[in-house]
Amino acid sequence: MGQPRDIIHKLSELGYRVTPQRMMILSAIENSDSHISAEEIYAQVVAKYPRVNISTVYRTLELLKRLDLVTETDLGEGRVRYHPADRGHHHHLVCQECGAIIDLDESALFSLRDTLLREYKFVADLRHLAIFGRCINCRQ
Amino acid sequence: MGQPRDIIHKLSELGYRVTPQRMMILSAIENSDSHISAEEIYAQVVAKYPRVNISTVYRTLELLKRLDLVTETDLGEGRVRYHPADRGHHHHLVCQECGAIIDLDESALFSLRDTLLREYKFVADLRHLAIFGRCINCRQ
DNA sequence: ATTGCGAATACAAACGGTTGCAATTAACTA
DNA sequence: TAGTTAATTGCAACCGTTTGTATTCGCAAT
Repeated sequence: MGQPRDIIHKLSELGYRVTPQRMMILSAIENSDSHISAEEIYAQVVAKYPRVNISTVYRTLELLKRLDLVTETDLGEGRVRYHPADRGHHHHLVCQECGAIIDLDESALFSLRDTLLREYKFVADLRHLAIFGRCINCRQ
Repeated sequence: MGQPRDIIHKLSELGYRVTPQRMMILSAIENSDSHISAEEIYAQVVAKYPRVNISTVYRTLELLKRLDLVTETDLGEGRVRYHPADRGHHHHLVCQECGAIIDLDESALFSLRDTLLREYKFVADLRHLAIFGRCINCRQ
């Protein structure tokens, strides 16, 4: 995602407005050192700018997703998490027994992606996949 | 999922109660010829038994999932869909452009499952996967 | 048939997230 | 610098789903 500075530049370049809300949401995601939820972003932003609304957070996240600046991951917690897209695409193995989350390099899905392309002519978007199951500690 | 009769038997065998709500929810899923949503199940049940509540539908679906009698699929419509588990495990390729849904045989994911097991000792539960992307008609 | 008990229910409120719309405002023009 | 206008926002209502809780009810024992 680079520096917030770059992103702000990119936004206005593409004709999007640079609003204080967007800047604060951007820096909340940037400053998070792991995956952050919309609610957490909102809490951080509202502390400095109380009039902001949660729907603005969701709409901004929607925009940033569309521009490939953030990646969304559903880890099955009943809430989705976000992180800067340039921190690398990785996937998650989520243990349904103990809740452990194991990072999975995106290369693990390269052959699946190729198969889908070859056999189904389908361009799979595998940037934010969570696979559920049982980890080594939870199966006997 | 077999006959509703069998399932009802299985439920009471396992110590679960056989209630009219559960029977009606079961037959709604059974009679659907494709994937059915909780809302659609509810609509069908409420027509014959107006006092039933939507939360009962969700809790029953939760139970049936746990007992491996129904499978849940999230096709990204903002609502989850259900179908009898014994109708076969297949996956879906969902086109984010035109909304097309392409069925994908579960065998397409066998090699991924093996890789995860071998390299991560992770038993992946790949029964209800939706993969998003672009179909052949929507990419140039 | 009646009782007792715990499982299942209806109901209401809450959850995370989305949407329609009127008011605000960033960024262009003059 | 002020004026214009379409993008963006706040707000409120809504969506599908989940959860807490008091009440109901299936079912085994009497």
